Amino acid sequence: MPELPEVEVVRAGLAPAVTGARVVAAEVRDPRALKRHVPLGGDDGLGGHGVTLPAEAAATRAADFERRVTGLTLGSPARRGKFMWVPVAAERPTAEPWSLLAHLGMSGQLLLRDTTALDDRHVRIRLWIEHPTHGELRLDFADQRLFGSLALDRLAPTPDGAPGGFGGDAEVPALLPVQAARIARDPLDPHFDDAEFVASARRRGSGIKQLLLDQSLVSGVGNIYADEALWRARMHPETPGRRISAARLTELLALLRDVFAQALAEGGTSFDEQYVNVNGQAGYFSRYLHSYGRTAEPCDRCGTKIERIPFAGRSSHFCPKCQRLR
DNA sequence: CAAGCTTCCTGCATGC
DNA sequence: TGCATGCAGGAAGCTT
Repeated sequence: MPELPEVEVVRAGLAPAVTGARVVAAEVRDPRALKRHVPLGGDDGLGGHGVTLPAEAAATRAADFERRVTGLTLGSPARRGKFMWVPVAAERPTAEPWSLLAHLGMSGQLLLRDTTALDDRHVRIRLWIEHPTHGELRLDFADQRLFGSLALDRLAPTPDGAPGGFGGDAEVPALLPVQAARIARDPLDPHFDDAEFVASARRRGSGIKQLLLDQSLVSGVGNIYADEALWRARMHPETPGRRISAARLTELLALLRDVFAQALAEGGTSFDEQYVNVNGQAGYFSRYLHSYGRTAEPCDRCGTKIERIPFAGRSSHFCPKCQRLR
């Protein structure tokens, strides 16, 4: 399940291969992988997410994407939370800036393959790219469960004038894909505002787990890293935000950064083989999980059995002794 | 504005 | 064996 560390591994893996490359051809095999793509000439009236596409609209969307992505020259990939995008070179200096946007959902993969490689499973969209030094490559978007998607999306200026997101060594302009406008900065972003997160969280009555998953407060956190950060902070997932001190929330952010950094160093978490890097390889952080997916196993701190409680149609995992609700 | 629910989707595990 | 059911997840877009 790609969360911030997994998306960052993919972004970094993509960078050397796509920066400066030109898209020479495109094939949309399944238009459902274009959920976030809005065809030019206005909205097709169908919105994106949560709408089953009638066949005609799906075909229009696929054709529009294939036509417009072909010939584009790609820039340096950037990321904010779980959203990732590659700016595309403008045809005219005055033209509006656009990007190729990717969200991996929960099973999306971006795979760099040799042009002669056999198909991976669930390839939904294929781009053939030509790089000045690496030659011709395939960039395949594979996605079993179709919660992810690619799109061409306009870039808009960031309200704070700071870079749109993280781009490794490359400088990221102060632009953000329109679809990521409501996504907060992530904790690894130097422009993330700890005080603003703390203040927002303390205004809310929802449980801290819920708040960590709210991408408008802090981005990049999913079910795995929310549970892991809360385990480290010894915080019960249902503790209301407004009952947590500013100091404890600041501490939680620091621990979240620690978990992210360690996961990144291990190449991410490949919990059920859904996540792989651009070469199809799994990450190793699942070995170091303390709470997520460890129901009934002993807590690494105190030996008490980890509990699983239902939460918003999924699960929270925590140690009932270390993480008390008071 | 906040909070809760539903929707999109497939593959695997479980139960009868 | 074969079928039905449940579950996993992110984020948008509803309603309350």
